[in-house]
Amino acid sequence: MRNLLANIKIKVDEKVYLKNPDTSEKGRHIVEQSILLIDELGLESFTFKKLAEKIGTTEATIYRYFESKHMLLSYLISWYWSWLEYRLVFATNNIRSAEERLKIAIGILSGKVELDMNFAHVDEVALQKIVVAESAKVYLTKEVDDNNREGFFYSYKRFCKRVADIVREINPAYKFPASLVSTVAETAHYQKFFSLHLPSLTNISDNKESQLVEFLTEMVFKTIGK
Amino acid sequence: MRNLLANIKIKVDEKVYLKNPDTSEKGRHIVEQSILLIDELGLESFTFKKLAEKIGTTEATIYRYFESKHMLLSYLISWYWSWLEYRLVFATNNIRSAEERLKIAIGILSGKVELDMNFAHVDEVALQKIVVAESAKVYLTKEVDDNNREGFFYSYKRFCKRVADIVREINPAYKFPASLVSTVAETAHYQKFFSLHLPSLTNISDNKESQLVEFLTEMVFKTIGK
DNA sequence: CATAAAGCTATAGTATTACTATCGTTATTA
DNA sequence: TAATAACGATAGTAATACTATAGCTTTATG
Repeated sequence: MRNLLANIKIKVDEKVYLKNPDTSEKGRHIVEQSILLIDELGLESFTFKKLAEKIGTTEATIYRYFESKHMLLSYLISWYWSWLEYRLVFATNNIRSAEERLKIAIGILSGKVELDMNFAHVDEVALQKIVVAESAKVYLTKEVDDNNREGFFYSYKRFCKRVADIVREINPAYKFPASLVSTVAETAHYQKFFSLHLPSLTNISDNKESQLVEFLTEMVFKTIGK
Repeated sequence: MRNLLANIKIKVDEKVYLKNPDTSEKGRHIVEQSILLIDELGLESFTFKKLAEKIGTTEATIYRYFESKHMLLSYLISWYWSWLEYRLVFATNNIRSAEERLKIAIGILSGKVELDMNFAHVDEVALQKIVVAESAKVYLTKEVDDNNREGFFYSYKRFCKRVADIVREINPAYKFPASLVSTVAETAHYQKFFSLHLPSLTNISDNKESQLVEFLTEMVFKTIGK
């Protein structure tokens, strides 16, 4: 698997970077270290200056790849969703049963990170923590409509559409497939967050991913009536 | 109703302000205008300086009420959840059927703002838009555990507990009442947001609140098995 | 192999933000 | 009337999120 994936690149939409970081050593280094630093400091305390120091370069260099901290975060999150999509396609390939495919999708959304499916310069576990804690900030801004037009949310929307299509396959009469899928995606994130930080808002214990899968699977299948 | 409410104050936990803005004209003015300005500019572009200019005072005065912009936002959101709780208690009073009470709770969470239940210095419609677009930022920070200990999320947790208790009443065997309720609360917000800004992620049309209620009601009742 | 172009480093500078501090004036209350 | 709380005016600071520019390397191309 590792060998196979070594030749695969996760494609991220052009609008979320100025210069593709995947085309140079420096660029990959920026991505790699930004994931670790955002995870460590949180988005608010993370700055390009600190990142530049960490990787032994200057702010100017980073600005050549990403227009702003917001754009860098968008890049990371787009990368994440493209990666999930790739894993979804891979994991559901040749599986006939739509129910089974939906279960796989829920598992992936709930955050089972398989260690054999990783990329050299990306710490997927840290990246997932960033997605859980920071991704809402990418769209909860006054610039959301501009960013949407520019394609910042393409990967996320594509992933959701794929899963919604499975829901439609199972029950074509169900009226809210897109809403249900985006609900599962968002819920997976903040239920994880709540289990760590606001436990009274959830029944999922810290690190009990199976409970999250059970909660979501039950909710989805009962809702679509299967 | 208006007369009755004129004598009722929404109580907000002490830790989310330095000086209770509800005890002075200036304080109420700060709250009133901050709601309008955050709604207009978004949290990122909102500053105490701009707010001070708008209400004809100085930053120093605002800092006497709220330690920071983050604390002011926490105050507004706490106020919102206390207000929702008040409305929930009022609307479900004397209703025997737990199913009926749960439906009312979903309606309130979905954002039916009743105009006869308002408070002079609070524009509840603008406040709800703030809650939809900004409330996740209150807890998605590295300081969440400290803030939680200080009681920043009391109102939200209390509201959710109340609704979760209704779920337990309907089906004591259901394993995830707290998760389901926080899911409904969060879902109500971003499905609204998606319908306005990322419509491909939802099946709810802009301004069709009834669709949101239908989506959530169906999901909840099928999930808890009623 | 020369040369241009691309990419990177280093440095400097700016407007704004999110505060903190101080002090004199005004309003309230005892 | 005296005390005290609240407010306004002004000043200042460290950090942030950039922008600009100039010179130096590395890489690609002819």
